[in-house]
Amino acid sequence: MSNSSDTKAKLLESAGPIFAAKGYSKATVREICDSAEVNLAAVSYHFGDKLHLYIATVEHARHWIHARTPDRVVDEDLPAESRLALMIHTTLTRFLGADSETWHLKLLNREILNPTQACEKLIEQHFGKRFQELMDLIDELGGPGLPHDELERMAFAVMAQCFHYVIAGKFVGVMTRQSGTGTHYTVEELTEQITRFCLAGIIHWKSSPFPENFPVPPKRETFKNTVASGHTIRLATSPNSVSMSQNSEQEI
Amino acid sequence: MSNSSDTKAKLLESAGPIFAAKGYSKATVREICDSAEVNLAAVSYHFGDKLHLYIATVEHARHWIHARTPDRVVDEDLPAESRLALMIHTTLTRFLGADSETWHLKLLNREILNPTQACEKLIEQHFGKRFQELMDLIDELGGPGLPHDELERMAFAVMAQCFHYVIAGKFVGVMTRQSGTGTHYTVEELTEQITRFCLAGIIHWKSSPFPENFPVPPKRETFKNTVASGHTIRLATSPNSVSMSQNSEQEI
DNA sequence: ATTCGTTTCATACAATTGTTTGAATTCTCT
DNA sequence: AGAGAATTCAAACAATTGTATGAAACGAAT
Repeated sequence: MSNSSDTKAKLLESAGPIFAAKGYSKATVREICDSAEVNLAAVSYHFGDKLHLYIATVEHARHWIHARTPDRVVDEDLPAESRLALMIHTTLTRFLGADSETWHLKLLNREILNPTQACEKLIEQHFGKRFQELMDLIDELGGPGLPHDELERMAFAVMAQCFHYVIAGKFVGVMTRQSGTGTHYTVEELTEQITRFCLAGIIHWKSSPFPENFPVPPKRETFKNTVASGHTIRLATSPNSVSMSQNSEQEI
Repeated sequence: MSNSSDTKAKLLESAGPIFAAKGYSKATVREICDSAEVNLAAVSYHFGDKLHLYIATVEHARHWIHARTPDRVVDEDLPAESRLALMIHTTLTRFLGADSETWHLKLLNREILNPTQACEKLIEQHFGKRFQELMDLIDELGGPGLPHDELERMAFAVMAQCFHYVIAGKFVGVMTRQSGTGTHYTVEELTEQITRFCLAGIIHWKSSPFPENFPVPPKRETFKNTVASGHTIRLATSPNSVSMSQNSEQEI
Protein backbone atom coordinates (compact mmCIF):
# COMPACT_ATOMS: atom_id res chain seq x y z
CA MET A 1 0.00 0.00 0.00
CA SER A 2 2.94 2.29 0.56
CA ASN A 3 4.18 1.83 -2.97
CA SER A 4 0.73 2.29 -4.37
CA SER A 5 0.07 5.88 -3.41
CA ASP A 6 3.65 6.57 -4.27
CA THR A 7 3.08 6.12 -7.98
CA LYS A 8 -0.17 8.01 -7.73
CA ALA A 9 1.64 10.97 -6.22
CA LYS A 10 4.47 10.64 -8.69
CA LEU A 11 1.94 10.77 -11.48
CA LEU A 12 0.28 13.87 -10.09
CA GLU A 13 3.58 15.62 -9.60
CA SER A 14 4.74 14.74 -13.08
CA ALA A 15 1.48 15.44 -14.85
CA GLY A 16 1.25 18.89 -13.29
CA PRO A 17 4.16 20.60 -15.01
CA ILE A 18 3.44 18.87 -18.28
CA PHE A 19 -0.23 19.80 -18.37
CA ALA A 20 0.71 23.29 -17.25
CA ALA A 21 3.24 23.68 -20.02
CA LYS A 22 1.45 22.07 -22.95
CA GLY A 23 -2.22 21.96 -22.15
CA TYR A 24 -4.45 18.96 -21.96
CA SER A 25 -4.52 17.67 -25.48
CA LYS A 26 -0.85 18.13 -26.28
CA ALA A 27 0.35 16.40 -23.17
CA THR A 28 0.62 12.68 -23.84
CA VAL A 29 0.13 9.92 -21.35
CA ARG A 30 3.40 8.38 -22.39
CA GLU A 31 5.31 11.57 -21.74
CA ILE A 32 3.78 11.89 -18.30
CA CYS A 33 4.49 8.29 -17.39
CA ASP A 34 8.05 8.55 -18.64
CA SER A 35 8.61 11.65 -16.58
CA ALA A 36 7.13 9.94 -13.55
CA GLU A 37 9.20 6.82 -14.20
CA VAL A 38 6.06 4.79 -14.04
CA ASN A 39 4.50 2.24 -16.30
CA LEU A 40 2.21 3.40 -19.07
CA ALA A 41 -0.76 1.54 -17.67
CA ALA A 42 -0.52 3.32 -14.35
CA VAL A 43 -2.76 6.14 -15.53
CA SER A 44 -5.53 3.76 -16.42
CA TYR A 45 -5.09 1.85 -13.22
CA HIS A 46 -4.98 4.76 -10.79
CA PHE A 47 -7.13 7.38 -12.48
CA GLY A 48 -9.24 5.55 -15.01
CA ASP A 49 -8.19 7.62 -17.98
CA LYS A 50 -6.31 10.70 -19.04
CA LEU A 51 -9.18 13.07 -18.41
CA HIS A 52 -9.59 12.01 -14.82
CA LEU A 53 -5.87 12.30 -14.29
CA TYR A 54 -6.15 15.84 -15.55
CA ILE A 55 -9.05 16.69 -13.29
CA ALA A 56 -7.22 15.22 -10.33
CA THR A 57 -4.18 17.27 -11.24
CA VAL A 58 -6.16 20.51 -11.36
CA GLU A 59 -7.79 19.68 -8.06
CA HIS A 60 -4.40 18.92 -6.59
CA ALA A 61 -3.09 22.28 -7.79
CA ARG A 62 -6.10 24.10 -6.39
CA HIS A 63 -5.65 22.55 -2.98
CA TRP A 64 -1.97 23.37 -3.04
CA ILE A 65 -2.65 27.00 -3.86
CA HIS A 66 -5.39 27.38 -1.32
CA ALA A 67 -3.32 25.84 1.42
CA ARG A 68 -0.50 28.17 0.53
CA THR A 69 -2.28 31.51 0.22
CA PRO A 70 -5.42 31.20 2.33
CA ASP A 71 -7.29 34.03 0.68
CA ARG A 72 -5.63 36.82 2.58
CA VAL A 73 -8.06 39.25 4.03
CA VAL A 74 -7.19 42.81 3.24
CA ASP A 75 -6.89 45.07 6.22
CA GLU A 76 -10.09 47.06 6.41
CA ASP A 77 -8.35 49.99 8.06
CA LEU A 78 -6.22 50.75 5.05
CA PRO A 79 -7.38 53.53 2.76
CA ALA A 80 -9.23 52.22 -0.25
CA GLU A 81 -6.47 53.36 -2.57
CA SER A 82 -3.94 51.19 -0.81
CA ARG A 83 -6.28 48.27 -0.79
CA LEU A 84 -6.70 48.57 -4.53
CA ALA A 85 -2.94 48.72 -4.99
CA LEU A 86 -2.58 45.66 -2.82
CA MET A 87 -5.15 43.74 -4.75
CA ILE A 88 -3.55 44.60 -8.08
CA HIS A 89 -0.16 43.72 -6.72
CA THR A 90 -1.36 40.34 -5.55
CA THR A 91 -3.03 39.51 -8.83
CA LEU A 92 -0.01 40.56 -10.86
CA THR A 93 2.32 38.59 -8.65
CA ARG A 94 0.23 35.51 -9.07
CA PHE A 95 0.19 35.83 -12.80
CA LEU A 96 3.58 37.24 -13.58
CA GLY A 97 5.78 37.20 -10.54
CA ALA A 98 8.00 34.57 -9.10
CA ASP A 99 4.94 32.74 -7.84
CA SER A 100 3.80 32.03 -11.33
CA GLU A 101 6.83 29.84 -11.88
CA THR A 102 5.38 26.98 -9.91
CA TRP A 103 3.38 24.71 -12.14
CA HIS A 104 0.43 24.76 -9.77
CA LEU A 105 -0.26 28.37 -10.58
CA LYS A 106 0.58 27.96 -14.22
CA LEU A 107 -1.98 25.21 -14.48
CA LEU A 108 -4.63 27.19 -12.64
CA ASN A 109 -3.96 30.24 -14.76
CA ARG A 110 -4.35 28.17 -17.85
CA GLU A 111 -7.59 26.75 -16.60
CA ILE A 112 -8.93 30.14 -15.63
CA LEU A 113 -8.06 31.92 -18.82
CA ASN A 114 -8.98 29.07 -21.08
CA PRO A 115 -11.37 26.98 -19.09
CA THR A 116 -12.40 23.48 -19.96
CA GLN A 117 -15.91 22.45 -19.22
CA ALA A 118 -14.47 20.04 -16.70
CA CYS A 119 -13.57 22.75 -14.22
CA GLU A 120 -15.66 25.85 -14.79
CA LYS A 121 -16.52 26.29 -11.16
CA LEU A 122 -12.83 26.63 -10.53
CA ILE A 123 -13.05 30.20 -11.75
CA GLU A 124 -15.69 31.01 -9.22
CA GLN A 125 -13.86 29.36 -6.36
CA HIS A 126 -10.67 31.09 -7.32
CA PHE A 127 -11.89 34.54 -8.30
CA GLY A 128 -15.44 34.99 -7.12
CA LYS A 129 -14.67 36.45 -3.73
CA ARG A 130 -11.80 38.56 -4.96
CA PHE A 131 -13.95 39.99 -7.73
CA GLN A 132 -16.69 40.92 -5.30
CA GLU A 133 -14.16 42.65 -3.07
CA LEU A 134 -12.91 44.55 -6.06
CA MET A 135 -16.38 45.75 -6.90
CA ASP A 136 -16.96 46.86 -3.33
CA LEU A 137 -13.69 48.73 -3.44
CA ILE A 138 -14.61 50.52 -6.64
CA ASP A 139 -17.98 51.38 -5.17
CA GLU A 140 -16.23 52.95 -2.23
CA LEU A 141 -13.77 54.83 -4.40
CA GLY A 142 -16.12 55.94 -7.11
CA GLY A 143 -18.59 57.62 -4.88
CA PRO A 144 -22.09 56.52 -4.05
CA GLY A 145 -24.82 55.60 -6.44
CA LEU A 146 -22.89 53.81 -9.14
CA PRO A 147 -25.14 51.38 -10.99
CA HIS A 148 -24.24 47.76 -10.68
CA ASP A 149 -23.36 47.22 -14.30
CA GLU A 150 -20.97 50.15 -14.36
CA LEU A 151 -19.28 48.81 -11.26
CA GLU A 152 -18.95 45.45 -12.84
CA ARG A 153 -17.42 46.76 -16.01
CA MET A 154 -14.95 48.87 -14.08
CA ALA A 155 -13.92 45.81 -12.15
CA PHE A 156 -13.33 44.11 -15.46
CA ALA A 157 -11.24 47.07 -16.53
CA VAL A 158 -8.94 46.43 -13.59
CA MET A 159 -8.78 42.69 -14.15
CA ALA A 160 -8.27 43.14 -17.87
CA GLN A 161 -5.11 45.10 -17.34
CA CYS A 162 -3.76 42.51 -14.93
CA PHE A 163 -4.56 39.65 -17.27
CA HIS A 164 -3.28 41.41 -20.31
CA TYR A 165 0.41 40.85 -19.84
CA VAL A 166 -0.10 37.13 -19.45
CA ILE A 167 -2.68 36.52 -22.10
CA ALA A 168 -1.40 38.81 -24.79
CA GLY A 169 2.22 38.37 -23.83
CA LYS A 170 3.27 37.85 -27.40
CA PHE A 171 1.37 40.92 -28.45
CA VAL A 172 3.14 42.97 -25.81
CA GLY A 173 6.42 41.45 -26.82
CA VAL A 174 6.08 42.35 -30.46
CA MET A 175 4.88 45.86 -29.72
CA THR A 176 7.73 46.64 -27.37
CA ARG A 177 10.43 44.87 -29.33
CA GLN A 178 11.46 47.84 -31.40
CA SER A 179 11.03 50.40 -28.68
CA GLY A 180 13.24 48.39 -26.38
CA THR A 181 11.14 49.06 -23.31
CA GLY A 182 11.09 45.46 -22.29
CA THR A 183 12.66 46.30 -18.97
CA HIS A 184 9.78 48.52 -17.95
CA TYR A 185 7.44 45.68 -17.18
CA THR A 186 8.27 44.49 -13.72
CA VAL A 187 5.50 43.62 -11.31
CA GLU A 188 6.23 46.74 -9.30
CA GLU A 189 6.11 49.09 -12.26
CA LEU A 190 2.96 47.50 -13.58
CA THR A 191 1.34 47.67 -10.16
CA GLU A 192 2.00 51.39 -9.98
CA GLN A 193 0.89 51.98 -13.53
CA ILE A 194 -2.35 50.06 -13.31
CA THR A 195 -3.20 51.37 -9.88
CA ARG A 196 -2.72 55.01 -10.80
CA PHE A 197 -4.51 54.61 -14.10
CA CYS A 198 -7.48 52.84 -12.60
CA LEU A 199 -7.67 55.17 -9.63
CA ALA A 200 -7.91 58.11 -11.98
CA GLY A 201 -10.46 56.28 -14.06
CA ILE A 202 -12.62 55.32 -11.11
CA ILE A 203 -12.48 58.58 -9.21
CA HIS A 204 -13.18 60.75 -12.24
CA TRP A 205 -15.58 58.31 -13.80
CA LYS A 206 -18.71 60.26 -13.13
CA SER A 207 -17.33 63.47 -14.56
CA SER A 208 -15.83 61.77 -17.59
CA PRO A 209 -18.05 62.52 -20.56
CA PHE A 210 -18.51 60.32 -23.56
CA PRO A 211 -17.69 62.33 -26.68
CA GLU A 212 -21.08 63.16 -28.11
CA ASN A 213 -22.14 61.87 -31.47
CA PHE A 214 -18.69 60.75 -32.50
CA PRO A 215 -18.82 59.58 -36.07
CA VAL A 216 -19.62 55.93 -36.12
CA PRO A 217 -18.21 54.44 -39.28
CA PRO A 218 -20.80 53.82 -41.96
CA LYS A 219 -22.11 50.32 -41.96
CA ARG A 220 -21.42 48.18 -44.94
CA GLU A 221 -24.27 46.25 -46.43
CA THR A 222 -22.61 43.75 -48.68
CA PHE A 223 -19.13 43.17 -49.87
CA LYS A 224 -17.68 41.25 -52.74
CA ASN A 225 -14.65 39.39 -51.64
CA THR A 226 -11.85 38.75 -54.01
CA VAL A 227 -11.08 35.12 -53.60
CA ALA A 228 -10.43 33.15 -56.74
CA SER A 229 -13.75 31.40 -56.65
CA GLY A 230 -15.48 34.75 -56.84
CA HIS A 231 -18.14 34.10 -54.26
CA THR A 232 -20.10 36.99 -52.89
CA ILE A 233 -20.21 37.08 -49.14
CA ARG A 234 -22.97 38.84 -47.35
CA LEU A 235 -22.02 40.42 -44.10
CA ALA A 236 -24.48 40.50 -41.33
CA THR A 237 -24.32 44.04 -40.13
CA SER A 238 -27.26 44.79 -37.95
CA PRO A 239 -27.29 44.86 -34.16
CA ASN A 240 -23.88 44.81 -32.62
CA SER A 241 -24.72 42.44 -29.86
CA VAL A 242 -21.81 40.71 -28.26
CA SER A 243 -21.79 36.97 -28.26
CA MET A 244 -19.60 36.27 -25.32
CA SER A 245 -16.96 33.60 -25.22
CA GLN A 246 -17.20 32.49 -28.76
CA ASN A 247 -13.94 30.66 -28.58
CA SER A 248 -15.30 27.45 -29.91
CA GLU A 249 -12.02 25.74 -29.32
CA GLN A 250 -12.83 23.84 -26.19
CA GLU A 251 -9.44 22.53 -25.38
CA ILE A 252 -10.72 19.38 -23.76
CA MET B 1 -6.06 25.10 -65.36
CA SER B 2 -9.50 26.38 -64.52
CA ASN B 3 -10.31 23.39 -62.41
CA SER B 4 -6.96 23.52 -60.71
CA SER B 5 -7.25 26.86 -58.99
CA ASP B 6 -10.82 25.94 -58.25
CA THR B 7 -9.89 23.25 -55.78
CA LYS B 8 -7.17 25.46 -54.38
CA ALA B 9 -9.71 28.17 -53.69
CA LYS B 10 -12.18 25.65 -52.37
CA LEU B 11 -9.55 24.41 -49.99
CA LEU B 12 -8.73 27.90 -48.76
CA GLU B 13 -12.37 28.73 -48.25
CA SER B 14 -13.02 25.52 -46.39
CA ALA B 15 -9.88 25.52 -44.32
CA GLY B 16 -10.54 29.07 -43.14
CA PRO B 17 -13.62 28.48 -40.98
CA ILE B 18 -12.27 25.20 -39.68
CA PHE B 19 -8.90 26.61 -38.66
CA ALA B 20 -10.67 29.62 -37.20
CA ALA B 21 -13.01 27.49 -35.14
CA LYS B 22 -10.68 24.77 -33.93
CA GLY B 23 -7.17 26.04 -34.23
CA TYR B 24 -4.34 24.53 -36.18
CA SER B 25 -3.70 21.26 -34.44
CA LYS B 26 -7.29 20.24 -33.92
CA ALA B 27 -8.32 20.84 -37.47
CA THR B 28 -7.71 17.74 -39.55
CA VAL B 29 -6.92 17.70 -43.22
CA ARG B 30 -9.58 15.08 -43.74
CA GLU B 31 -12.20 17.36 -42.25
CA ILE B 32 -11.05 20.21 -44.43
CA CYS B 33 -11.01 18.14 -47.57
CA ASP B 34 -14.43 16.68 -46.81
CA SER B 35 -15.82 20.15 -46.29
CA ALA B 36 -14.25 21.30 -49.54
CA GLU B 37 -15.47 18.19 -51.34
CA VAL B 38 -11.99 17.58 -52.53
CA ASN B 39 -9.72 14.60 -52.46
CA LEU B 40 -7.55 14.07 -49.43
CA ALA B 41 -4.34 14.33 -51.41
CA ALA B 42 -5.24 17.78 -52.66
CA VAL B 43 -3.62 19.45 -49.68
CA SER B 44 -0.31 17.81 -50.37
CA TYR B 45 -0.57 18.50 -54.04
CA HIS B 46 -1.52 22.16 -53.89
CA PHE B 47 0.11 23.33 -50.68
CA GLY B 48 2.77 20.80 -49.85
CA ASP B 49 1.53 20.03 -46.39
CA LYS B 50 -0.91 21.06 -43.71
CA LEU B 51 1.30 23.79 -42.30
CA HIS B 52 1.65 25.56 -45.61
CA LEU B 53 -2.07 25.31 -46.16
CA TYR B 54 -2.50 27.00 -42.82
CA ILE B 55 -0.03 29.76 -43.64
CA ALA B 56 -1.73 30.32 -46.97
CA THR B 57 -5.09 30.50 -45.22
CA VAL B 58 -3.86 33.12 -42.77
CA GLU B 59 -2.36 35.11 -45.61
CA HIS B 60 -5.62 34.82 -47.50
CA ALA B 61 -7.52 36.09 -44.50
CA ARG B 62 -5.13 38.98 -44.02
CA HIS B 63 -5.51 40.09 -47.62
CA TRP B 64 -9.25 39.81 -47.37
CA ILE B 65 -9.34 41.98 -44.28
CA HIS B 66 -6.98 44.54 -45.63
CA ALA B 67 -8.87 44.83 -48.88
CA ARG B 68 -12.07 45.27 -46.93
CA THR B 69 -11.05 47.80 -44.29
CA PRO B 70 -8.11 49.65 -45.75
CA ASP B 71 -6.75 50.98 -42.51
CA ARG B 72 -9.14 53.85 -42.21
CA VAL B 73 -7.44 57.11 -41.49
CA VAL B 74 -9.01 58.90 -38.60
CA ASP B 75 -10.08 62.41 -39.36
CA GLU B 76 -7.44 64.66 -37.88
CA ASP B 77 -9.94 67.45 -37.32
CA LEU B 78 -11.89 65.51 -34.77
CA PRO B 79 -11.18 66.21 -31.12
CA ALA B 80 -8.84 63.70 -29.61
CA GLU B 81 -11.56 62.35 -27.36
CA SER B 82 -13.68 61.39 -30.33
CA ARG B 83 -10.77 59.84 -32.10
CA LEU B 84 -10.10 57.68 -29.08
CA ALA B 85 -13.74 56.64 -28.95
CA LEU B 86 -13.61 55.84 -32.64
CA MET B 87 -10.51 53.73 -32.26
CA ILE B 88 -11.97 51.80 -29.37
CA HIS B 89 -15.19 51.30 -31.24
CA THR B 90 -13.39 49.95 -34.26
CA THR B 91 -11.30 47.55 -32.22
CA LEU B 92 -14.28 46.28 -30.29
CA THR B 93 -16.31 45.82 -33.43
CA ARG B 94 -13.56 43.82 -35.01
CA PHE B 95 -13.27 41.57 -32.02
CA LEU B 96 -16.81 41.30 -30.80
CA GLY B 97 -19.20 42.83 -33.27
CA ALA B 98 -20.94 41.45 -36.27
CA ASP B 99 -17.67 41.65 -38.16
CA SER B 100 -16.11 39.06 -35.97
CA GLU B 101 -18.50 36.48 -37.30
CA THR B 102 -16.63 36.13 -40.55
CA TRP B 103 -13.99 33.47 -40.27
CA HIS B 104 -11.33 35.75 -41.69
CA LEU B 105 -11.40 37.89 -38.61
CA LYS B 106 -11.80 34.98 -36.28
CA LEU B 107 -8.70 33.42 -37.72
CA LEU B 108 -6.71 36.63 -37.50
CA ASN B 109 -7.84 37.24 -33.96
CA ARG B 110 -6.76 33.77 -33.03
CA GLU B 111 -3.40 34.32 -34.60
CA ILE B 112 -2.93 37.67 -32.93
CA LEU B 113 -3.92 36.61 -29.46
CA ASN B 114 -2.19 33.26 -29.60
CA PRO B 115 0.42 33.64 -32.24
CA THR B 116 2.26 30.77 -33.85
CA GLN B 117 5.84 31.29 -34.80
CA ALA B 118 4.72 30.94 -38.38
CA CYS B 119 3.11 34.35 -38.48
CA GLU B 120 4.49 36.61 -35.80
CA LYS B 121 4.94 39.53 -38.09
CA LEU B 122 1.22 39.42 -38.69
CA ILE B 123 0.76 41.18 -35.38
CA GLU B 124 2.94 43.99 -36.47
CA GLN B 125 1.29 44.34 -39.86
CA HIS B 126 -2.12 44.25 -38.28
CA PHE B 127 -1.62 46.32 -35.16
CA GLY B 128 1.63 48.20 -35.43
CA LYS B 129 0.27 51.33 -37.04
CA ARG B 130 -2.88 51.37 -34.96
CA PHE B 131 -0.87 51.03 -31.78
CA GLN B 132 1.36 53.92 -32.73
CA GLU B 133 -1.68 56.06 -33.46
CA LEU B 134 -3.05 55.15 -30.08
CA MET B 135 0.13 56.23 -28.36
CA ASP B 136 0.13 59.53 -30.23
CA LEU B 137 -3.45 60.07 -29.18
CA ILE B 138 -2.66 59.41 -25.54
CA ASP B 139 0.29 61.73 -25.76
CA GLU B 140 -2.02 64.43 -27.07
CA LEU B 141 -4.63 63.79 -24.40
CA GLY B 142 -2.35 63.27 -21.45
CA GLY B 143 -0.52 66.51 -21.77
CA PRO B 144 3.06 67.03 -22.84
CA GLY B 145 6.12 65.40 -21.44
CA LEU B 146 4.87 61.91 -20.79
CA PRO B 147 7.74 59.44 -20.84
CA HIS B 148 7.64 56.85 -23.56
CA ASP B 149 7.22 53.86 -21.29
CA GLU B 150 4.25 55.39 -19.51
CA LEU B 151 2.64 56.14 -22.86
CA GLU B 152 3.20 52.60 -23.95
CA ARG B 153 1.71 51.10 -20.85
CA MET B 154 -1.33 53.35 -21.09
CA ALA B 155 -1.81 52.22 -24.65
CA PHE B 156 -1.73 48.66 -23.38
CA ALA B 157 -4.32 49.62 -20.80
CA VAL B 158 -6.68 50.60 -23.60
CA MET B 159 -5.96 47.53 -25.67
CA ALA B 160 -6.23 45.26 -22.67
CA GLN B 161 -9.77 46.34 -22.02
CA CYS B 162 -10.73 45.79 -25.63
CA PHE B 163 -9.13 42.36 -25.75
CA HIS B 164 -10.50 41.31 -22.43
CA TYR B 165 -14.00 40.44 -23.49
CA VAL B 166 -12.72 38.16 -26.21
CA ILE B 167 -9.84 36.52 -24.44
CA ALA B 168 -11.36 36.08 -21.03
CA GLY B 169 -14.87 35.64 -22.31
CA LYS B 170 -15.45 32.63 -20.12
CA PHE B 171 -14.20 34.53 -17.13
CA VAL B 172 -16.61 37.36 -17.85
CA GLY B 173 -19.37 34.88 -18.40
CA VAL B 174 -18.91 33.17 -15.07
CA MET B 175 -18.58 36.43 -13.19
CA THR B 176 -21.73 37.92 -14.65
CA ARG B 177 -23.80 34.77 -14.58
CA GLN B 178 -25.30 35.28 -11.16
CA SER B 179 -25.68 39.03 -11.44
CA GLY B 180 -27.59 38.62 -14.67
CA THR B 181 -25.92 41.58 -16.34
CA GLY B 182 -25.20 39.69 -19.47
CA THR B 183 -27.16 42.15 -21.53
CA HIS B 184 -24.95 45.07 -20.58
CA TYR B 185 -22.11 44.06 -22.82
CA THR B 186 -22.96 45.33 -26.25
CA VAL B 187 -20.28 46.92 -28.37
CA GLU B 188 -21.87 50.32 -27.86
CA GLU B 189 -22.01 50.06 -24.09
CA LEU B 190 -18.48 48.75 -23.91
CA THR B 191 -17.25 51.51 -26.19
CA GLU B 192 -18.72 54.12 -23.92
CA GLN B 193 -17.46 52.44 -20.78
CA ILE B 194 -13.90 51.93 -21.96
CA THR B 195 -13.66 55.33 -23.56
CA ARG B 196 -14.85 57.20 -20.51
CA PHE B 197 -12.75 55.12 -18.15
CA CYS B 198 -9.59 55.53 -20.19
CA LEU B 199 -10.18 59.20 -20.84
CA ALA B 200 -10.41 59.78 -17.12
CA GLY B 201 -7.34 57.66 -16.58
CA ILE B 202 -5.29 59.42 -19.21
CA ILE B 203 -6.31 62.97 -18.45
CA HIS B 204 -5.85 62.66 -14.71
CA TRP B 205 -2.84 60.40 -14.96
CA LYS B 206 -0.29 62.93 -13.88
CA SER B 207 -2.24 63.97 -10.82
CA SER B 208 -3.06 60.42 -9.83
CA PRO B 209 -0.81 59.46 -6.94
CA PHE B 210 0.38 56.01 -6.13
CA PRO B 211 -0.59 55.18 -2.56
CA GLU B 212 2.66 55.59 -0.68
CA ASN B 213 4.28 52.68 1.07
CA PHE B 214 1.29 50.44 0.79
CA PRO B 215 1.96 47.27 2.66
CA VAL B 216 3.56 44.78 0.34
CA PRO B 217 2.72 41.32 1.59
CA PRO B 218 5.57 39.64 3.41
CA LYS B 219 7.62 37.46 1.17
CA ARG B 220 7.66 33.78 1.88
CA GLU B 221 10.98 32.08 2.02
CA THR B 222 10.12 28.42 1.91
CA PHE B 223 6.99 26.41 2.08
CA LYS B 224 6.27 22.80 2.75
CA ASN B 225 3.67 21.54 0.41
CA THR B 226 1.35 18.81 1.44
CA VAL B 227 1.35 16.41 -1.42
CA ALA B 228 1.40 12.73 -0.55
CA SER B 229 5.02 12.30 -1.44
CA GLY B 230 5.92 14.92 1.12
CA HIS B 231 8.43 16.83 -0.96
CA THR B 232 9.52 20.23 0.17
CA ILE B 233 9.35 22.80 -2.52
CA ARG B 234 11.48 25.87 -2.37
CA LEU B 235 9.93 28.96 -3.82
CA ALA B 236 12.07 31.45 -5.57
CA THR B 237 10.93 34.70 -4.13
CA SER B 238 13.42 37.39 -4.86
CA PRO B 239 13.17 39.90 -7.68
CA ASN B 240 9.74 40.11 -9.19
CA SER B 241 10.88 40.42 -12.73
CA VAL B 242 8.32 39.62 -15.33
CA SER B 243 9.12 36.93 -17.81
CA MET B 244 6.90 37.93 -20.65
CA SER B 245 4.92 35.55 -22.78
CA GLN B 246 5.72 32.39 -20.97
CA ASN B 247 2.88 30.53 -22.57
CA SER B 248 4.97 27.65 -23.70
CA GLU B 249 2.08 26.14 -25.57
CA GLN B 250 3.06 27.02 -29.06
CA GLU B 251 -0.01 25.87 -30.87
CA ILE B 252 1.80 25.01 -34.04
C1' DA C 1 5.28 -20.86 3.54
C1' DT C 2 1.02 -20.30 1.22
C1' DT C 3 -2.55 -17.67 -0.36
C1' DC C 4 -4.97 -13.85 -2.12
C1' DG C 5 -5.71 -9.25 -3.36
C1' DT C 6 -3.08 -5.35 -5.11
C1' DT C 7 0.04 -3.31 -8.08
C1' DT C 8 3.36 -3.25 -11.93
C1' DC C 9 4.90 -4.48 -16.35
C1' DA C 10 5.59 -5.44 -21.41
C1' DT C 11 2.88 -5.75 -25.07
C1' DA C 12 -1.02 -5.37 -28.05
C1' DC C 13 -5.00 -3.08 -29.96
C1' DA C 14 -7.87 0.15 -32.31
C1' DA C 15 -8.44 4.65 -33.79
C1' DT C 16 -6.73 8.84 -35.76
C1' DT C 17 -3.40 11.54 -37.83
C1' DG C 18 -0.44 13.68 -41.89
C1' DT C 19 1.56 12.14 -45.91
C1' DT C 20 2.72 9.29 -50.09
C1' DT C 21 1.90 6.52 -54.16
C1' DG C 22 0.82 5.17 -58.65
C1' DA C 23 -2.87 4.63 -61.59
C1' DA C 24 -6.81 6.98 -63.69
C1' DT C 25 -8.79 11.05 -65.39
C1' DT C 26 -9.04 15.64 -67.22
C1' DC C 27 -7.26 19.52 -69.49
C1' DT C 28 -4.38 22.08 -72.96
C1' DC C 29 -2.24 22.81 -76.99
C1' DT C 30 -1.02 21.58 -81.60
C1' DA D 1 -8.02 13.83 -82.57
C1' DG D 2 -4.01 12.81 -79.97
C1' DA D 3 0.26 13.55 -77.26
C1' DG D 4 1.77 15.27 -73.02
C1' DA D 5 1.27 17.68 -68.92
C1' DA D 6 -1.57 18.68 -65.04
C1' DT D 7 -4.79 17.19 -61.80
C1' DT D 8 -7.70 13.97 -59.21
C1' DC D 9 -8.53 9.79 -57.01
C1' DA D 10 -8.72 5.52 -53.98
C1' DA D 11 -5.84 3.20 -51.30
C1' DA D 12 -2.09 2.49 -48.39
C1' DC D 13 1.67 3.83 -45.21
C1' DA D 14 3.95 5.16 -41.06
C1' DA D 15 3.65 7.42 -36.85
C1' DT D 16 1.27 8.66 -32.73
C1' DT D 17 -2.30 8.40 -29.56
C1' DG D 18 -5.34 6.59 -25.51
C1' DT D 19 -6.64 2.38 -23.67
C1' DA D 20 -6.94 -2.73 -22.66
C1' DT D 21 -4.94 -7.27 -21.48
C1' DG D 22 -3.03 -10.96 -19.14
C1' DA D 23 0.91 -12.50 -16.97
C1' DA D 24 4.37 -11.44 -13.49
C1' DA D 25 5.88 -9.35 -9.09
C1' DC D 26 4.77 -7.89 -4.70
C1' DG D 27 2.87 -7.36 0.12
C1' DA D 28 0.44 -8.69 3.96
C1' DA D 29 -2.44 -11.81 6.53
C1' DT D 30 -3.19 -16.53 7.62
